[in-house]
Amino acid sequence: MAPIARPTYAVIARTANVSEATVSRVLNGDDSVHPERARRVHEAVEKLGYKKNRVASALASGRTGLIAVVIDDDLSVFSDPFWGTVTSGVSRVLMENGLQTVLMVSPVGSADGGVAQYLKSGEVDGAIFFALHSDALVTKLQKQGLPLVITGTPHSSNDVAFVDTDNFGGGYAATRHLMNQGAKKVAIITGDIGTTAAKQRLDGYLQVYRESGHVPAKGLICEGDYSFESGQQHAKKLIAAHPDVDGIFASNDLMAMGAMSVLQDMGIDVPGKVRVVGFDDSLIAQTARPALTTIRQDVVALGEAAGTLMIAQLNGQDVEPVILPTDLVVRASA
Amino acid sequence: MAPIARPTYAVIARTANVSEATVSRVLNGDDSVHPERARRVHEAVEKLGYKKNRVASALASGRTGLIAVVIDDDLSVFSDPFWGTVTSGVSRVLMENGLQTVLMVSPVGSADGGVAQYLKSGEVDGAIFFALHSDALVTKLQKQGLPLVITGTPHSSNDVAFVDTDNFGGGYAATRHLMNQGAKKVAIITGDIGTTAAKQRLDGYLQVYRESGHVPAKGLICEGDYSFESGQQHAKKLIAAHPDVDGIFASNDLMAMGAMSVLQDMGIDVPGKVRVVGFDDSLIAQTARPALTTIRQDVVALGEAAGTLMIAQLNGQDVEPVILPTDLVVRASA
DNA sequence: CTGAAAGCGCTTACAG
DNA sequence: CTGAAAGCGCTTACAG
Repeated sequence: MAPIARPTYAVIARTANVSEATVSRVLNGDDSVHPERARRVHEAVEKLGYKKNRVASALASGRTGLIAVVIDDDLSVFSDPFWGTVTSGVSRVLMENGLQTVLMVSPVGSADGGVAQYLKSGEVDGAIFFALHSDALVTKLQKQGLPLVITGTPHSSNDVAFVDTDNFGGGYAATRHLMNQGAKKVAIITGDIGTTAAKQRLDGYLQVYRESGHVPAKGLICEGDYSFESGQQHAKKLIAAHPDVDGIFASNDLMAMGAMSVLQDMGIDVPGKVRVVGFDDSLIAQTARPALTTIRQDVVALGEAAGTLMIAQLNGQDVEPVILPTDLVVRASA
Repeated sequence: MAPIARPTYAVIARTANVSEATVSRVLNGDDSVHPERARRVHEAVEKLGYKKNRVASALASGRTGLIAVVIDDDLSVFSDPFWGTVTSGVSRVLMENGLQTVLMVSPVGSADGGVAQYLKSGEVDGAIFFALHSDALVTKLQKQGLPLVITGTPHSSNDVAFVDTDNFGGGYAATRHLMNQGAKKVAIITGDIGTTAAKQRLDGYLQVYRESGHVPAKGLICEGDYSFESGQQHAKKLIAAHPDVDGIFASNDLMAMGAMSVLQDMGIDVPGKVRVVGFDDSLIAQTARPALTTIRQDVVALGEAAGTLMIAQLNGQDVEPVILPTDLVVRASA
């Protein structure tokens, strides 16, 4: 267990015959150092296999090089590849800029829980939030001057940087496509309505109805929770209450799959009798039979945008929210 | 941007009228401090909203409270929810023990790349590796005394701690099930054969053949790479070369889905004509039609086991490799 | 362009 | 049970 003793500035300075201050300057890219002395430092570093101690560096400089990615939820969130993909996009951008990603998967709960403690303890230079259920912690951290980025639209309108998919546009496009295909009675199974994304997708759906001069019949708007099971349950209820439903827009692919499985088990043809559109364009949309028509969002780009906004803030730049466009991907189900 | 100045030990010590050493003892749970003085410290901490500076603590103590999770691959790894789920298991166990997860998604490549530099820079107390393509870096880090855990069986037999699924047993059970169902000519589509998991699943398949006194016909063993597309390609080739194949064991669900989609498109009944078994029991196995018979591995448990092995090592305990059992989940496809 | 020195905020033998 | 003091390994005004 005894770690091998590693060299420090003192050793490098002695070997290169310069002061520690000069070592520090060279290693931090200060180009005011005389080239010859810089060369000697680099030589010593090379020869001794020196690695800077980032903890000491962090304490002295006040910068840790660590960015927290906080997923405000429990483990279940990762069974959906969505957040994993976003995280990988974030992580890639941060690493390119010499920053590391600290992953925290935990219900954020209050503004004083374990996550909050950690973020306030000075160990990270910034924090990126996913699936935020409340803005309380964000507001608090913002006051402390911690650079923040939210993935998804914030609930309140404090001016925090955020990135999001055009959920309204996606919901609109999905519903419009169903109607264009000839569906007259289109239902929606929403996601967890506590999330702004679910609300915005619903708004897109309602907008299409509004433009068509109609109002969705009672019972056509079903509050799901993004799970396969909730897709199944609501599809069953829908068919029972509205046997003439001919279009279903589910706010994610998983619920769409749940709905399709129920329809198929009941012998109802998709898309012949009922057309189904999902949201996300995840893997299951491609592998489904019939393949699922869905709204694609660029999840990696979402993560990269979040990382980029963080970098910009660390560089003291002003940042604007980023909203990424969606694409309708037409397959067999609608 | 100006962060609010936070109180330090000096302030707490003054407020509680004790020394900084005593503050440190109280905050680190040293119970040798007189209860009354400890109470005063806690009071001061509470009153001033004190948060320990973890960076300073790390420099002085040599422990950072950070564990690296290194995924030796590119972004694509996260489109498979597998690693996201493992990571969440790891992260939960670590957080319960006051440790944070630093996520690094990057091809590890050499023993001297960016990831290697970081791991050697003293910023983490240990490292957990996923999907390791080579043991070079592990060997190097082991020499430096960094606590390590590998998820998956290591390639060489240095005695590093690892956790893995019983891939051999799973491959055996899948193939045995196909034969028990009456399949005579069973093919396998393996995963990336550079991974030990893929090799072990293949070994399980071969063992069943061995016990049956037969040898798989030439062309029944197809080298896939875990992707949907490779499942499709190999299924096509298989049917062309062996029209009488009646069982396919794919080394993950995704390839099984690829194979099934090809069979269905060719009008070949699953499971009537060809039975198909996958591996993982991921979401798509449940949502597939016909639902996919597969080998379940407990992915969250795998992550938790990795986290637990890390904690044990940090506590100076000796650790043994952990192999988790698999379950055959019989659904409609076989 | 360069170095001496103070300092970042904790931890930990050591002596009592 | 407690405190004074040294130290962790860097960074950064400051003075030259």
